[in-house]
Amino acid sequence: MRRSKAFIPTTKEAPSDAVLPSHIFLSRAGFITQVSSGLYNFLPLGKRVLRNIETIVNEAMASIGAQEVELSFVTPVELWQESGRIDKFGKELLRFEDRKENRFVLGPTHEEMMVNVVRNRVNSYKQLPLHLYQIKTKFRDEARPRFGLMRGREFIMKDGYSFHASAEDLDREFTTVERAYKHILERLGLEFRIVEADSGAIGGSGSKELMVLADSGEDTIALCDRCQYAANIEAAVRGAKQEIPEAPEAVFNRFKTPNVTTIEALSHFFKVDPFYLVKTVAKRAVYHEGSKLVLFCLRGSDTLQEVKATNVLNALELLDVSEDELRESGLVAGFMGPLNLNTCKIIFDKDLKDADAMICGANEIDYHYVGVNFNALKNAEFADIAEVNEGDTCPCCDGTLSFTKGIEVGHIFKLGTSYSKALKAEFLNENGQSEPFVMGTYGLGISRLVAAVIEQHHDENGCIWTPSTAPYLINVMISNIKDEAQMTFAENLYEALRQEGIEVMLDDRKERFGFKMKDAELIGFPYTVIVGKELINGNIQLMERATLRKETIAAEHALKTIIERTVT
RNA sequence: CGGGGUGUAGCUCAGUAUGGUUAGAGUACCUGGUUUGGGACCAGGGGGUCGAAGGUUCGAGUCCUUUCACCCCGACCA
Repeated sequence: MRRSKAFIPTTKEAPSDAVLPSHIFLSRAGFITQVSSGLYNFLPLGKRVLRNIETIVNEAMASIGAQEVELSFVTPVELWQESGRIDKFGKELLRFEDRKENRFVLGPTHEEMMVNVVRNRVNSYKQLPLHLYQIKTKFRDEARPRFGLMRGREFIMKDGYSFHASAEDLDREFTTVERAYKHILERLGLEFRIVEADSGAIGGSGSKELMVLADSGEDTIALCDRCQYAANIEAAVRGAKQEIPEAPEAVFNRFKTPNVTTIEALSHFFKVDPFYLVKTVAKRAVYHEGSKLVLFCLRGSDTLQEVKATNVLNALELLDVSEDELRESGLVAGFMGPLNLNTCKIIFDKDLKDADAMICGANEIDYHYVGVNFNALKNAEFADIAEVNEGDTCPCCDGTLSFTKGIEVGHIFKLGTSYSKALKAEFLNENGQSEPFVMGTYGLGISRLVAAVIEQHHDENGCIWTPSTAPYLINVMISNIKDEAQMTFAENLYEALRQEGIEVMLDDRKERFGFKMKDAELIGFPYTVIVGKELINGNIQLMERATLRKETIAAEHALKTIIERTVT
């Protein structure tokens, strides 16, 4: 492509609302333009990057025998009613009617549609397993789209769905897909981790997320420094604490604690490690049928992990509770505790089982109990509701957990039979009996990957594309187009590289050296060949974008040397 | 959905407090000239219903009312 004819509207200044490097540079370098909140156009360069990623994904899917389809973007609302997800998705579903007043939603994901395609067409265990996927625009009317391509309302996702006759076969496919996804991210040149993820209230026997490591990531992941354990903080668990602080004196007593309402203040007041304090958190658990107040008790050194807590209750969500609401339930903010209370449900963190010498609120202004243990409590419910802390012990070995930030670019999920049951999608097994399909679902955010590559690969000058994602591998830059020798040499080199099947851009614009270099760095071609004043001495230069290093190479061996340096 | 902010040229923004020349700058774009190794310079030029609607006024980018959009923090996010 000739730069003089290419539609690449680069700008010196970023849109004022762009915050993340990927948003700033993809906008400035002319890859994308914003249409509306969470809606973006892909311009030629952006489209080429998308295509590169899609090609890699398609190859990986083909290698594991998944077949590509393309399902309708517009989906009948009935399917969503049938699966029950119309409520779960709520306002994220963009709903509308056609001229005949039939109701539709724009597909936010395609489990329902895919089950609908397969049911009644696949009837026998002999036709299983089956793995179908597509790469397609999705629409979710996010409450707050942000960060450019990172969290759009309209986005491009690769979504795959597998159908099996048994859970064992699903396990096999799940592992196969995990390996294929790993291969995809490696080819894209990304540093990532595959982590244990929250499986949510949807059930199923497990899910994993693919996290591209980047400081701007919205997810926190816990990593072990010894073994391979890695988990989203929503799902992370930990081993037993190794160094237990010294316990306070443990005689049960009611103690006056005037105005001492926080863990920090209590710790100071009693000169006791927060490990021996009970943190009591009140939440309103919301269900389809209504809501109720729930108290969560944890060690003062821990915090409530709301996703875990929601799952324990099988609730839709947890809401904060106002002090007025607490008072109505006989609770006193700052002095809440699990003893002598029968107005609401209480969940204890599992670490409080057998805990002794604890201090907790007395449900009475200015009083706490000391020397408490909960073994005597009848019907006390224990569950894992605490968020792991940095420095906690790994659940798999003696290692220590540390945190890092990640961008969730993929989520693979063992669905089991929840959808096939809801949508009555069944096959006949070897004994001629009907069974629901055992399903898996595998998502990969294609447009989010575009942003993730830049989040991980950029500098203050702009994008640094990895070779497999770059819109063009090589940029041949003519320093001065009025110099005929430069012009002729560059034209010939451009043609020769094209003949070699290399994606190459020829910067033949009537601009000065500095302007074209800045532009090339902003766009982020992995390599720029500089045809300039050195040509008179028989030399040209090859600049590597990642390092900005320039290597002088002999013009007469230009093609051969460039191919050696750039094509791996 | 709660809290805050912003809408003026393709882009980044002045101007609005205290209403009053023909609404500005930089950048980008067009023409001509000079320049050619790190976002050059000179001269000329095109480009605006000042987010929208209504109101107050002799006069509104500026004041009032309504409304829409976008952004940020939070809630939410299979």
